[in-house]
Parts: sequence; C-alpha cells; structure tokens
Amino acid sequence: MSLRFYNTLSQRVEEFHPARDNTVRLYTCGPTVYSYAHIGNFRTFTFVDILRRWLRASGYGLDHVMNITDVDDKIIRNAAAEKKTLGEYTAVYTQAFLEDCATLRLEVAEHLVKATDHIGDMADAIARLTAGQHTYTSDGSVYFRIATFPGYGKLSHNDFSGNLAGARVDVDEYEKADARDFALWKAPKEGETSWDTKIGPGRPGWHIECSVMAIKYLGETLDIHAGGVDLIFPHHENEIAQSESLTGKQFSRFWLHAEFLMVEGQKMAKSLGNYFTLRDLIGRGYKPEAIRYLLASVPYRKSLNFTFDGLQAAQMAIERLRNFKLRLDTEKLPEGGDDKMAARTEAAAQAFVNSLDDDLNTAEALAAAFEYARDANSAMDAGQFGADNRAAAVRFFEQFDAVFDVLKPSGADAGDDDSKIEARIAERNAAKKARNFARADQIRDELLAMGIILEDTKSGVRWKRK
RNA sequence: GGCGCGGUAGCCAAGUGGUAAGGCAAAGGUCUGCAAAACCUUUAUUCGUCGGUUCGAUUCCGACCCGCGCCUCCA
Repeated sequence: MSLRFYNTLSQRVEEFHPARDNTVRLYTCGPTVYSYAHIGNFRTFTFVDILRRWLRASGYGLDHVMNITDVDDKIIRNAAAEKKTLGEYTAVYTQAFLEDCATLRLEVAEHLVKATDHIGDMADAIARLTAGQHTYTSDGSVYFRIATFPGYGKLSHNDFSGNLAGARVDVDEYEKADARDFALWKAPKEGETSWDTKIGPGRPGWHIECSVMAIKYLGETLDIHAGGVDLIFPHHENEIAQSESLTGKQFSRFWLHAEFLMVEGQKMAKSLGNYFTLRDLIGRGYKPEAIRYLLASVPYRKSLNFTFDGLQAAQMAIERLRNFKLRLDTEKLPEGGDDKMAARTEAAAQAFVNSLDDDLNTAEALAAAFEYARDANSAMDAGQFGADNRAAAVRFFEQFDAVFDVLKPSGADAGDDDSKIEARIAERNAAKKARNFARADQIRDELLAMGIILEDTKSGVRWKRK
C-alpha cells in the first residue's frame, strides 16, 4: 500500500504523491504570537511534525512554509497595553514558540515566515485582486467580494448560494456588502500600527498572509495545506477564494486538518482552569517526551482527550520502549540468527509502515512497536534472538524513533561521567561476588540517589539514567 | 438550524461484514540473593440507544440520545 491522506476537500482518503518532482510543497498555519502557545496548539503542531517526518521517511523532499502571524487585533491591543512596539512584543512570544517547539522536538519548517515581513507582497496581491474585480473598498478597508468566487464553500462543504444571491444590505449601515465578505486590508485606526503601501495605509487582514506567503515560496499550487479543524472555515475557505482568484489555479491539492484537543473530557478554557501551556506542564514536572508521545499517540483526525493520567501512562509507555531499546543495544546474544525472528522483525517494520501510510495511524504504528518489543523480549529470554537478528531490530527502532522521537532522554542528566559510574558498578560486582549483598545494595541505592538505575541481567549489569 | 468529527474494558485507544489491536492501571505467577527489567495468566460474550438489511453487524442503513468543533480573525 502507498501513502494515503484524508483530504478535507474531497472528504475522502486519497493516495498521495507530490505534483512536481519528488518534493512536497507543504504549508501549515503557524501560531499567532500574542502569548504562549497552549497544548491544543501543540497537538496540531505535533501532527505537522509527524507529517513532516513521515513524508521524509517515505522518500520525499520537503519544502515547508510555516507562518508566524505577528500582526492582528490581539497583538496590537496587548502591545499597546504594554507600551511596546509590535516587534518588541511579538519577538518575545516568537522566541518562546521556537523554544517550545525545540522542547517538543518539533522540526522547524524550511521557511519560517512572518506576516510583517511580507506587507508589500500582500499589498501587491490585493492590488491584483482589485484589478480582477474581486474587491471593493468601504471606509478605507478593502474587502474580498465573495460573490466573485463561485467555488466558495467547497472546502467547508457549506452551501452559500442561498445566502449570497440578493443578500445586499444597506452599505451605510453595514460596512460589508455581504456578510461572508472578509477584510483583505484594514483601514488604519487612530494609534494603531499601520503600513504605507501602494494600496494606501493600513494593515493586512488575517487571511491574506497565508495565500501570499504560500504562493511566494511554494508556487501557485501546494501539495498539502494543513492546520487545525477550526481553520477550515473561514480561514482556509478564504485562502482558497483569494488564492484561486489570484492565480486561476487550484490552491492546494490536499487539505489536512487536525482535530481538537480536550482536557479531562472538557474543552480547554481559561475559565475552566484547564488551560495549559507547554511551560505549565513542564513546570509540573512532566517530561517533554511524554507530552510529545501523548500528543502524537492519538491519530490526528480524532479528538484527543488530554489527561494527567494519560500523561503518566505516556511516561510509562516510553519507559517500556526505552527499556527494550537498551536491552536490544546491550544484550549478549547467541551467535547466528533465527530465521523466524528475522521474518517477524520484517513483518513488524512493515506493519509500522503500513499504519503510518494509512493517513498517519499513529496508534496502530505504536502498537506495532509494542508488539514487537514483547515478541523480541520473549525471544531473547528463550535464546531465539541471535546476534544476527540485532541489526534489523535496531533499524526498526531507529525507523520508529525517526518519527516518534521519544527514545532519547532529554534534560541535563549527564552530570556524572560514565567511567565513574562504571567504577561503582565494578565495586558492587565485587561485593556481590563476595556475597556481601548489604554492601552491593548500598552501592545500588547510592547510585539510585544519583539517578542511576541498575539492572542485573544474565549478561551482566545494565544501567540507565532515570 | 447548517456543516463536520466522535461515543469501544477502570483510564487512553486501534479496528473489521464473520465474531474485539496496543498502552497504562490492577491482581496472581515465573525469573532474581533482593530489586529492576522481562515474560506468562486474569480484567469488554461486548463495541451510546432502538429499529432495519444480512446466514451473520461493533463494522452497512435509518431514527434517536450524548460529547466536541466550525458557522466573521480560535490549532
């Protein structure tokens, strides 16, 4: 089977191939940097990360643009409240966002682009839309006239035909000619940041930045455009209207949308006290890998119920996989290899690939890894996992971690150098040999206090950091 | 009201027209000087409810109930 994605546009699972050469042109909606991003945002960004990694694992090159929305009403309001310029204000949260991404091991897009760096490009685009009769001006603001775009509603599958025809309202009373029209360019307001451009002073509306930056860096037709489900309407619908009016070409071939995250079965809201940023969770002592695992473990098209029990479970689940990986790397294995084991390793790796190929079914992909770990552990116990079986198993887990990226511990735990630890272990081994178990246990406890966990195995002592 | 997503064991969660993956938790066991790790066994005769189609439905159809999202700037 080949790679398939559910396309919001067609409401079907479709086979995916990039349109040109071997590179995927991917655009994803990034954060609006008016405060710290919350875990709901990171659910979507984690999905994008898994998407990136799986596209690459599938043999494709990546050309990915993610925008940073650094001008909007909230930003203008908050910056003014703090008596900062827009740039000063957004720099803080842009930096915070990048740090959070690094914490969660989210890859950075090839092009990370800011709206405010593309004001001139947006003005150009709006001028072209105006030349094409797609806009009108009202009180100094420029609006997109939806009546000029017949395909409006094709992404969100809303039928606006009834709404649009003859829905003219009094222009003196309403600034927009039609309720569905949206601002491309907003007239400057007293005391608000604005830019002088070829279409006059003002600032861009929300939707235009994505169309302009996507087309500028990736061309007129994207392979994939992705974001959260809440963006389907109106944001992405409006992007389509603008872009396709501009180019006459299909804006994006595939539209992928991540479902919402809930917290303890409820929607996340500041008023409910269940609103968490990544920093909140790290501050509570949860490991970034556990958060990453939890966010990635539920397939992106299912809403994800984020719970602290779940986070705890995620931490334990990772531990299990890490224990297996450690054993795989250190176990003394019998000579030769077992053909059946080799076949099962191959089958597990294939199951992993098949799962992710199927619209990124991460839950099933994880199951393949866990089932394999159990199988291989049993085989090792039974002496049916030979030295020749190791390489393929290691390769499978590398393939696993190239996508999930949860096996390597993070944090500043490399305090004590290994040789010192090894020396203590040797000391304990001597004590054990002399059957001085009290002394051996004492050393083990001391190491444990340093965050070093010892495991006695048939093939010697294995240790790991907590 | 319109559009969309979902309701599966204590929790998280996959899945298929043919009789329920995986993880966590819990209990018992094996191994071990003791631990740890690992492995084994047990935990859904049942997949929101009610009908229908079918030899057979959790999976298809219909109705209903519940949760969530969007319907003018929220991932």
